[in-house]
Amino acid sequence: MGRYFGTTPIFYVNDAPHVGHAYNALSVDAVCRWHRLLGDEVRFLTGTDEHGLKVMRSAQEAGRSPIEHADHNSGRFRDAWAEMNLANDDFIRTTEPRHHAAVQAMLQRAYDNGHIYQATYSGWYCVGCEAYYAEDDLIDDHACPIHKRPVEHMVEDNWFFRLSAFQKQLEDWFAATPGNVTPDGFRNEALGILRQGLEDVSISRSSIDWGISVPWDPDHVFYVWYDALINYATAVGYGTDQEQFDTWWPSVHHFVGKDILRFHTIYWPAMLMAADVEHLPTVHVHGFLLLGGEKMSKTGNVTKVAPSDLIADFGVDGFRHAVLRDHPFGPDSEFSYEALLSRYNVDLANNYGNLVSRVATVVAKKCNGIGPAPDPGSPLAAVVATAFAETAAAWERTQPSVALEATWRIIRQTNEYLQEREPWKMDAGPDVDAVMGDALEALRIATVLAWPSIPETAELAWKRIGMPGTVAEQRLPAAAQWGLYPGGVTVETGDPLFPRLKLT
RNA sequence: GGCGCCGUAGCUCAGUUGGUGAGAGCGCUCGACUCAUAAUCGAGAGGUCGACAGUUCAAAUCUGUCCGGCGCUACCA
Repeated sequence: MGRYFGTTPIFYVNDAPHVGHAYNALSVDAVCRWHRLLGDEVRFLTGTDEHGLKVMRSAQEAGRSPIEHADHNSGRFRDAWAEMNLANDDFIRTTEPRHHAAVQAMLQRAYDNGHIYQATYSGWYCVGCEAYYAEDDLIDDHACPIHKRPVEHMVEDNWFFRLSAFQKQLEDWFAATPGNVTPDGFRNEALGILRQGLEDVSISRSSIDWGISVPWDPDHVFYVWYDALINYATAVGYGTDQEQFDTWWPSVHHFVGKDILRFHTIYWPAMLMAADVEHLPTVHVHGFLLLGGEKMSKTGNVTKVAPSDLIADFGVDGFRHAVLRDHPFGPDSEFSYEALLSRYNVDLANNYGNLVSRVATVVAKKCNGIGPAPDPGSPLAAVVATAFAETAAAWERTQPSVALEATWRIIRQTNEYLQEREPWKMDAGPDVDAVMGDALEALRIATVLAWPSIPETAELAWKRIGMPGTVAEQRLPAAAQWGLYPGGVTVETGDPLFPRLKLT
């Protein structure tokens, strides 16, 4: 029994929820659900990032105040995640008072420790963009690449975080903690960044006021990135509830896309060090979903694909399972409507759903609709034991696709087993009972293991096979023990759990 | 330029610390079955593991070079 605190990044409110976000959030949800099955105390956090110039500007365009705009757009994420059946325990918004308090507390601490200093920032500033550009990014003769207008050389006082001072400590952390960043490929990238040497970073802006003010210098607000990272700490009580923070922080796991690896594996740990926070996070990095396939390539970009459109076609669980099963956590992978459809039909309609149907029918015909108890010596028992071990190991390594593959082997093997025994040809009696009891037991266990990806349908199947209670309240590894299917319970037939779908 | 990732069957991908004749799913071909959502089961075809060289008794798995695809290099998962 342990504790697991899983986080998504907070999503920038200007974005509309898309499959890229969904993939990230679903991965956290599934891993957290796995930990819930293990009986761990779990906290799953997600939320929205709402400060910064871009939000301010798009609020203006929409004719709203920044907070009205943030309220509205944050709601889109909240709704999308509810529709995806994410079981998040909290939804944080960076505009909340608790977050302001935490940010100010953490950075004040870093300031008091001497890790933040004032310096002059100078650079090429585009008035149109209200942003600085590096010399290399400019076009023609010092012109903004977007507005094609000359930029101005500006000088501004800024607060800087002494990131460079943490080079050694970060190196030590990596050396002492082999699993701090996974998978290894991304850990190497983080090490590469470290090897190149760290420079101090500017963490405040005086040009805008839509942000969290610097406690010792109210004319400045913290730059959006540095306020954003702190959300993870805010949510478990940093600055407001030390006991809660101490309880959860040691078991924090961040799930992030590879584009923000630098912030989560270098900057953020350094900020924590600067504020004397003892425990550092574990970071799980994944790649991008690349848009492939006929139907969706028209939309051009994965950021244009809304989860709700796919849920409309495949159902929540269909979407959840296909996304989790098809995309190895780590590398970039192809995302296509065709692949989604294929995964849905194969795993859910043909294998899982159809197995539930055929078992229920045979039980109805040969066992009077009463599910018999399994055979303790069934050959399926060993199959299940192996599959469970592999499933558990894969979830532990944060590899949902591998875990689900292992779980589905139980389903495939049960189909094979039925085919081999042909209970539908037998006369009613002990022989049929033994076979069907085994099938029901395999189904029972597979249903528990599949719950992280198909939570809603798993509950339906659970009831179909006559199990009391819910899947959600099952506890592993006990629930994966062969032989717990009670027997003597009513098995119901019904409409297909996952109707087979055709390309439209 | 610097750092890093990737290139394994038609497709999408697995392949721990190098070691029985290289795998899965999908797709395809043939066959079986007909309880089930035209679902299921079996058999089969299909790969010089990007190229070249090297280390080794032994490499998809280590080293080097090259070719090809890509990411990061201060703010979109």
